[in-house]
Amino acid sequence: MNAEMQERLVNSTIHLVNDMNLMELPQKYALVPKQQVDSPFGLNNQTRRSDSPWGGDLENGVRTAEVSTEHLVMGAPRYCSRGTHGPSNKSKRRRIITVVQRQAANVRERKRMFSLNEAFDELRRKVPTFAYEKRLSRIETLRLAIIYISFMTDLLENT
DNA sequence: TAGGCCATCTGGTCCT
DNA sequence: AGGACCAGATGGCCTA
Repeated sequence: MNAEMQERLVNSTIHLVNDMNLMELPQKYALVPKQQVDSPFGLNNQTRRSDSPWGGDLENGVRTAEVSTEHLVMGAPRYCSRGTHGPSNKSKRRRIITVVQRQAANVRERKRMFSLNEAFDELRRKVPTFAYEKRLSRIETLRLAIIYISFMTDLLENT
């Protein structure tokens, strides 16, 4: 890619980012710079409940109780989400898991979300954000990436 | 204070 | 059977 091409790309990208608030996205989804949102694990000021990604759990629970909504008191009060009125009514036996298994599942879920956030961070670094002082939220990142990819595609096709 | 964003927990579903 | 994935619910933090 020669210098002229690079300059054109950069200029176009800057325009893309500057125009983000004015184009395409529905008004309610406009990418207005918002408050600084934290990175999941301490990149920013907003520290979350747990300092480490998945620390402080799986505490060798010896209890083996049936995990059925009302039990397993930990954290926020629980609800009965999709138990009896789920999408498909295939009538199946409830899967009984122990407290230890539930905690292990929680740890896995936190790890999964952590890797998801890592991917978001990586995507943020790939997407031009010159006009932003604030960190992009996840939805902003996705929308900007979509627009950016479309833009680059057009650029390639028209050169 | 309301709204946005996020982390976490949780149960259901799918897949191996 | 168990792990991955998903979506709903909840509460905390932050900003306008």
